[in-house]
Amino acid sequence: MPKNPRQLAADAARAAILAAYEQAVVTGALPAGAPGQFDVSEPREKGRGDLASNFAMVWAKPLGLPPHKIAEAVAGELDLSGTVAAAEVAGPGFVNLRLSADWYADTLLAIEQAGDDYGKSEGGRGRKVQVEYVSANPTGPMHLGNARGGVLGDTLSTILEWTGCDVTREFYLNDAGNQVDLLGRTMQARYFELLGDPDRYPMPEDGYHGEDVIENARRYLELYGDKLAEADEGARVAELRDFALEQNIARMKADLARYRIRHDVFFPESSLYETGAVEQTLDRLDKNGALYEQDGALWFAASRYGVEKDDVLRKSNGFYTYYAADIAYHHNKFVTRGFDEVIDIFGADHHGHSIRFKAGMAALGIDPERLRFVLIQFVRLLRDGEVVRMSKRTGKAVSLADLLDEIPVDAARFFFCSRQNDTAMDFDLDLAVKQENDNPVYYVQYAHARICSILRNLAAEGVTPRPADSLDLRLLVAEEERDLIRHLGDFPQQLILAARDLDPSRLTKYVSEAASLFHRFYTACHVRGEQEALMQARLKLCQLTGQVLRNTLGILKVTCPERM
RNA sequence: GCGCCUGUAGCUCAGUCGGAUAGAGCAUGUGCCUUCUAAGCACAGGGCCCGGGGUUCGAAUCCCUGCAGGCGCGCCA
Repeated sequence: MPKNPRQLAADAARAAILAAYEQAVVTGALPAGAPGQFDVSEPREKGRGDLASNFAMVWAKPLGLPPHKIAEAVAGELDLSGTVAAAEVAGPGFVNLRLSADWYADTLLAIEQAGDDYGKSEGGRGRKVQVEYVSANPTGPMHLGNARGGVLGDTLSTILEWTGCDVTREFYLNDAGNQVDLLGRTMQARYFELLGDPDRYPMPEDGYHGEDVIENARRYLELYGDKLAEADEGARVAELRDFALEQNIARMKADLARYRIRHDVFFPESSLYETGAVEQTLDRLDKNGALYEQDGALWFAASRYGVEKDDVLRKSNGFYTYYAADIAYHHNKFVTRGFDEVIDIFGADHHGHSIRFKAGMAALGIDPERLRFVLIQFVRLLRDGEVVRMSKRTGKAVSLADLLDEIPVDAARFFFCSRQNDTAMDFDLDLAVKQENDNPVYYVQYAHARICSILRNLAAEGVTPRPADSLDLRLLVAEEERDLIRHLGDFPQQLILAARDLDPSRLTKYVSEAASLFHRFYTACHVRGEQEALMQARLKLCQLTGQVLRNTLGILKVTCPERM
């Protein structure tokens, strides 16, 4: 199992503190009875040691002694021959600890040993997780919210894999229902428009006004001509609809690929009807007494499961609502396919769904806690200081493909992962081009390119990195070196936290900080020209920093240039 | 009206589930290339953490309450 240096340090510090306390009890310096609960964390500010603990303040009350006295007594008994090398009492009663040279050396050894796998952990082993993201309606081009959700879901899936989970990445394809029928009728209107007969089937009331529908109709005419002009309307609409869907889905897949967003499964909504899954799920709900009929419609008594209002599952015209299909879909996820946990990534405008879906699961006897949601706020697009509305209906939407024509994929992915999910984003297109040069992603990539450059230059002089265990890594004592190593040692823990919080933005923050610490090290410490032993140790630090940058950017699917 | 989210430097945002003198990037100002990439580094200025109560050794963080903004509340999806 790969090592987690940060965790090792914290555990060692905790054990040392507890042992020192036991000793202080034996000598009579402190009374027995201190609780085992206290923090060991990295001090917020530099210069206060490598780790800090608040145990003295936590114990002050139960032991009936001032924090300072407890801290002094414990610090005096600390074993400083292991992972902890120094301790001092500070502030209101914090004890600041310094890690030993061995810990720093061991951390680098652990990174080298794990290599491309450094950062992986096993806490999620055996957990079957499904992540659903994008799931855009195939009725038109995707918008920027889809791009954000897609990048987020894709990255989150990778993060979960790194913590050991068995992850399935899924796209729910809404290829049934009203929206899709409307697409077919819009296609029909455009079809006749292009044939020079616009009045025969005028644009439906809520039809799709986007250029893309006209494009699809034109494409159909080019391929198959006017053969549908005299066909039965039902058949015509169906054929045009299916053609448009096929075109749109192909384009969505191509756009997603450009963003390096990957899915394992495209799950068609229509299959839920074809296999009878919707009816079966409704039967199950009925058996559980969660349904009732009123005004000719079939209702789900959601209010019994914590939702304010009940919802219709089957309309009085006999058709199912989207909600019925969605409950069936989630039943399929949990029961038919046996996922332990399901994560849905939705736009914040769908947050009503999260409560309703959970109610549906509860009514089916599935623990709602197994269903988690990541709600992402809209990406607001600004051009010339004005908000550009993103609506498929208006036809003025800026699609995610358009964005890539202006912003490189690396920058877009990094940007979408750089904010917490539940904060709204403004994407200023005028600034975006300008931002290209001071975008944080270039800062990180530059650090990587610098490292490659050092390795290249020294290799040209015949100096190549040697295995870490053959080097004296204890020579790395400069503050810049140790800050960097400590941060490298924190990587596995950051991944665990990112997985826990479903928050990829931890990684963009982490890697930016790593780059910053490297740049500082680079400025303060030379590699080339130093004495052999120190040069080799620093070269190793450079190489392993590059390793961690590659691992992190690899998860984010951002490229690591060797030259810039 | 009800529900969810947000309010921290001029701007964009962090703040490790309650800790020490509230941080970073951009922007502004000043320094640093005669040895590894200046797409970099260092220093400086800049704050009523939206307002008001409460909880405790200790609050940007937790609770209550106002205010402001975003989103949602269809037999649409």
